[in-house]
Amino acid sequence: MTDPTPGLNSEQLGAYFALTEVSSLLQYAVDEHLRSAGDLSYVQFQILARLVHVPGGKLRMTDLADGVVYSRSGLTYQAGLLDKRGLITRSPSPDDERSVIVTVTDAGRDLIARVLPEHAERVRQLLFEPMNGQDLAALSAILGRVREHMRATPPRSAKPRAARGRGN
Amino acid sequence: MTDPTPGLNSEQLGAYFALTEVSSLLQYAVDEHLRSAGDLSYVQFQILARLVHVPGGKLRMTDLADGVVYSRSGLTYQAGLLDKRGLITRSPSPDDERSVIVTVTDAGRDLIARVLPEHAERVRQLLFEPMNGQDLAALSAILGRVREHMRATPPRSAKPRAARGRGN
DNA sequence: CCTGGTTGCTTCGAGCTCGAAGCACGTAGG
DNA sequence: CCTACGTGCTTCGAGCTCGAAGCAACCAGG
Repeated sequence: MTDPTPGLNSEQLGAYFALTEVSSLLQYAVDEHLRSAGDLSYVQFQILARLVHVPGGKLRMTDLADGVVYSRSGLTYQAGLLDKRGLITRSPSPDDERSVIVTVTDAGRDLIARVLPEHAERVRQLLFEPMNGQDLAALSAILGRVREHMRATPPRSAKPRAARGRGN
Repeated sequence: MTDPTPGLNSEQLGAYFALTEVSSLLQYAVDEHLRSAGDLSYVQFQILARLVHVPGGKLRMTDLADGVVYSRSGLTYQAGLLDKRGLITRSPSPDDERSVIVTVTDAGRDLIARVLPEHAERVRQLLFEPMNGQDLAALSAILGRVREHMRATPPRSAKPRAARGRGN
């Protein structure tokens, strides 16, 4: 116990814990709202939001998984639930019979439109309230750089499969 | 679709997504390492690390739950696993028969001592590599403020129970 | 001393997550 | 054309998570 945390000084350690806690608390708060407002889990919201955000409202499963961090099997499960509720449809791609094209339905769009304002408001209140413009700029810059760095850094003991950047 | 995200401008939205993704990727990487190095989940690691960090190596379940974000039932479950593996012991508090005092065993200390260096190194590499001293200071300040703010902001539709800041 | 409310933890059921294995389609090399 | 391998998704089993409900101990007030 001479060196409390080799490799990280105490400021880094504090930032690491703060990051963990902040994102946890944020997710909890947001998840709770989505569930009560639209009976959606955070994952489901992410899927729908992403689809709504994209030009044709369509995306292949794989592309969807690249944006959301969840596993493929988890995505299949959640897509099944959304399909059952009529918020998305799934159909085989004409180009590639293996691929499944996911499309938001109007009901899906409506639901997102309905919950998004409050969702955004919550995030603003929890995350951005205690920040000024300078903070936001700094945070954006740092996180952006870290994100790039993480994407570029391959997992330690990774399977060479799946090159992260667009399958084909 | 005139206003893409009411309540959040695009810079805020970007920061929000970046935060989500960064902490997700970080947790994945760290979790994977802990599992392969010490057969520990991230939660288990957090529990042990917290105990090791604390003077007597003892903590009540509640105090433990205040630091780790997981639910009480989840904590009970994980504590059960750690107990079975001999990494912690659980005993009723002499002061309050309801409370359970969790104590790290030597085996638990050894395990943490064994995995901590690599854990820290990973975090450093992924999170702090692309930051300079100024970034770190800024990030710490911002996250610290946000964390306080979140702790102080009660969940929207919350039960008044559990005052968040140290039970008694 | 009861009696009602609070607190600390555990048990329980339902649901979600993941990786491994499986299946079907696509593609390259002979 | 046929074979072998790569890719996209789903199924499956095991394990983890959560909140609700349950139980025991503490803490008033009368």
